[in-house]
Amino acid sequence: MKDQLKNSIELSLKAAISQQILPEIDLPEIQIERTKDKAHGDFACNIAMMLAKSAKMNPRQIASTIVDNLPETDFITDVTIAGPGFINFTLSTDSSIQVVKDVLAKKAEFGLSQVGAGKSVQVEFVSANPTGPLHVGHGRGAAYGSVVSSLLTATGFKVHREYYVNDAGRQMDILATSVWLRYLDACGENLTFPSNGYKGDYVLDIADSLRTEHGDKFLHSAMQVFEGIAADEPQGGDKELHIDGLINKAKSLLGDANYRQLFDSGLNSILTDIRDDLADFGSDYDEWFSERSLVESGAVEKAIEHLKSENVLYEKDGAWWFKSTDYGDEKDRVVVRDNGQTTYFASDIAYHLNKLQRGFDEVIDIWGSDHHGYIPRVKASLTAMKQDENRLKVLLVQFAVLYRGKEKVAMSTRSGQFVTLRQLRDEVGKDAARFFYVMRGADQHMDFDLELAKSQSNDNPVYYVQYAYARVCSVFRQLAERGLAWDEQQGLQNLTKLTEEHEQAVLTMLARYPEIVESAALNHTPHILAHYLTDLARDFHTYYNAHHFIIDEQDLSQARLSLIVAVRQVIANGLAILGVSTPESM
RNA sequence: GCGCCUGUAGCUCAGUUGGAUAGAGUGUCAGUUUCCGAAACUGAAGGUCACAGGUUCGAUUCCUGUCAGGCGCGCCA
Repeated sequence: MKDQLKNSIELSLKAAISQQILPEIDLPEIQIERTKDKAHGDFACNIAMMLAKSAKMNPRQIASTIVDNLPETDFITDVTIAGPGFINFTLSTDSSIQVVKDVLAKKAEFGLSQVGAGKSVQVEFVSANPTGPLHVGHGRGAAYGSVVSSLLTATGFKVHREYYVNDAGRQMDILATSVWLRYLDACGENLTFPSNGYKGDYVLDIADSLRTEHGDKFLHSAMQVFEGIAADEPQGGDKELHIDGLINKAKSLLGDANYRQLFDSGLNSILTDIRDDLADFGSDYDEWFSERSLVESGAVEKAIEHLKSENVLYEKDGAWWFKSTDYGDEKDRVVVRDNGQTTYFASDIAYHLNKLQRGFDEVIDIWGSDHHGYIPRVKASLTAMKQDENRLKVLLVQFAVLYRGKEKVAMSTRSGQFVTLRQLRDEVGKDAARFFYVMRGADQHMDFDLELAKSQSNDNPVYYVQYAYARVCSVFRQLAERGLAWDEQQGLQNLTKLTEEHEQAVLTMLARYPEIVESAALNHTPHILAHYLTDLARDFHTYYNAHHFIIDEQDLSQARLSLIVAVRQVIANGLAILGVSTPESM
């Protein structure tokens, strides 16, 4: 519809110019927008005001010229000039009822578009370290990432959803060592757990099952384990040195094979938990990409060689540095430490190179906003390796600050004090949690009050939308009880009878859906879809309260039933993208 | 100190990429069921769009500065 209007205006302008009513000027992109106020018609165009300067004419005069030269169409009933020079269009009822026919014909396909057809995009999201269960902070990224992916799919992109598993590196060694120490404790060894270890209950569970499965296989005396280990922080020492000492001791006492087995038992246990958790939350993946596989395949080493060959690495203080300052970063970054170990950054360079080499047209990373300082160095590394950094887009998700009533909930994975995503789902449900997360713009700081989410979950907007869906279902149950049926053909033939103000409002709202999906997808803004659905539900509820659908006058009744079927369909389509269910009764 | 994000109704947030009289939810107050589900609807009240300049036909939106909050500035991940 917008395109048709745009086309008409363009024709009009060209006609006016060729008749020399308007001077020869460059035409800017013509903008058509939906009006906020019904009094201004359905669509408005501001082109006259945009041209005022270059044409050196009064905008209202330009507008009237445009209106005079507008080609004849059958979808517009009224064109007016208003305010400083807006051109307002009012659609004919014939064109406004068309949307019902479209929705009923296309069903679940209604609202899909092809703007992304032929383009592939990879979306990486959550990618939390497998050192513990997901907490509510990860939930926002999980909801956001999966909805962005669904939106892109809905607009024709070929989407690849991926989770990057940080199964290499020091944090994982700390986890393995934590599991080992809990295991030793369970075996009866008397020891003090390191202050820097992972203290969550899930570590105890892993240790227990390890003991049930393997008995004393990994047992060493506490005295042997702690011999020669630097003091921990509470004892006046350094907690990092302490834990590193314990990691090395674990590796040397257990040997490669046993250490790897212990390491993997912790990794697999937690990773399985994360996979199940995300699946239950409705965030699905096409691939779980292992960092360790990059290290073991030599990809990390190769990426470093690549950078060396580009002459952007140098050696200083025994470490290898990447000259990221040459590409706008604040400081140079270490890729190989003086102890020979590669850094997390080195893996990430290899990973992002790998992503681009897999041939995606676009690669999207969804990160917590605390990682924003990391963007310049990753992009720098890609540029240094002669890749197009613009193929990588990083979307940041702000933190959700958790409250219990008025009190802020302090969270730390290490200390084991956090509210898990699973607990959140148990408390408020998957649907409410997803909708709540996605209702706000990702770059918006968000307050998540658990008390409110729990105690007043009926006030959650998700129920408002779902209720609209259930209400339509209920109308049809009522229809059947009265021995009546919906006649789609009769309904479609009588759509012109939908002349009530509330009906026009619903029709207009339905027609907006495809624009909303496209805009939400291209701008990566799921929240506008969530807001749209509550708006649509509101228009429906208002309509429901004002008029009856099951009435004696058959033609009108069937037309109304057709309209609310269309509403139900669009709500279903929208909620499907959000990953929220559509209960037929609630 | 430097960088990124944010500042809109009592509270939580929208605001169609610069448009017309700044909007919802929630909370407060006042109403609506012999009628398809009241998890709904109607109405009232509530605003110096943090503050000060600038850009232009027009600014909540773009630019600069100030103030306030969040995050980041490791040979951690």
